Amino acid sequence: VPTPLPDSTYAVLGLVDKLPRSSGYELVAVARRSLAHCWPISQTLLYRELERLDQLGWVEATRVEQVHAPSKRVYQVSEAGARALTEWLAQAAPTTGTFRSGLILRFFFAYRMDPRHVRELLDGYRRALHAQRDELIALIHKLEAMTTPESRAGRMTALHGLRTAEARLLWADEVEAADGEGNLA
Amino acid sequence: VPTPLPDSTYAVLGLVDKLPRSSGYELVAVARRSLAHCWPISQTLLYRELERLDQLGWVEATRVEQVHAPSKRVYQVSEAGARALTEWLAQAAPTTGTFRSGLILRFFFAYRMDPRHVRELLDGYRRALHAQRDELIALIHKLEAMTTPESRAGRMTALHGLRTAEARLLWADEVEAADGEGNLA
DNA sequence: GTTCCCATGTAACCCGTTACATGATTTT
DNA sequence: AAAATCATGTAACGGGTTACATGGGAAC
Repeated sequence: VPTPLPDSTYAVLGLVDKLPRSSGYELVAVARRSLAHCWPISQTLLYRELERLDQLGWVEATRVEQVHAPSKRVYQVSEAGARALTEWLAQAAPTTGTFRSGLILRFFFAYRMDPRHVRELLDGYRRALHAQRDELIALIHKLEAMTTPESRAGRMTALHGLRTAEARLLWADEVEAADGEGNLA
Repeated sequence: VPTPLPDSTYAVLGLVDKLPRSSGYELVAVARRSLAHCWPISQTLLYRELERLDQLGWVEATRVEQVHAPSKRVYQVSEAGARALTEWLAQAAPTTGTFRSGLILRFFFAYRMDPRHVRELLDGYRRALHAQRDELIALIHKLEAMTTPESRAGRMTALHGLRTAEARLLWADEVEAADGEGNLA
């Protein structure tokens, strides 16, 4: 049996499906904005997957010349690509995701840290969560304006990220409250 | 400058610090139980990092013979290791973690799926979150019994995972409610 | 006239994963 | 007799990352 393709391949395939006739550059921007919260993809990887999709015949590339910008290549899924996408979506999905946070990892060893530094970590985390939350709220509002099924699906996943960020902000408060009672330091 | 070591190295170093005179096998179990929620480490990787720590002189290994089980090697951090750990902890931590969920990724393309399958995905997710939540609750209860600073730090990170799982369970309800109103299908 | 936006890549690395191997002892 | 626990590894792979290169047009 051939080794199955990584999910990132299908992620990009799906992106092309959602935003036909987009360039790699545009897809990178969209991925950063809307997909990064459940499946981050770096610029390099996205371009690599686009090439793979092209070689698989799952997308078709078209060169587009531009006047006040460099020429670009835009993509759209082929029939074979559409089949591959729906087939992949029909399969059972892994229920377990992976989460890696260098910050929480360090928190795990907080007992070896200067209490002031613990506060700093917590503050930094809170700031990052705030920014993330604001981004997601803006995204959700933007998606609420549209009423297509595509935008609704995107809104639900964005909401997943938002609820997560909100819960973690509350967690930060919780920890700081416990800290205030002297239960941490 | 030498390339900095990956955080996983310090994660294992910290584990050895937290649980001195443990074998690799025991550390794997602990990592699965308590560290996996913020920094998953596979068995192979943990053993590899233990060897690296040994070569760095950051831990010292001791052979321990056993009667009713194979002999094992137990580890404890050296002075150099302790220095490295505190130094690492004193540095600024990255505020951004990475989250990858194949399930939520597929959800992003829900508009291309059979609505029944969407429900199945959601149910599977809910079950997985339930299991995770129960595990974390049990872990937190166990850690609450102890009152050491180490256990408190562990409890806070476990709480982080718990709050996250709870929020996502609520999200699943939210999505299903929207679905019931015909806003998704 | 420097800096930002468009647009697409190359090169190299290595972390982390999965699958498998081994073998003694203890429990079912 | 089979399965689970203890205990430590090897082998191979590739996915994802960071850093860097390039170059024209537009904006300030």
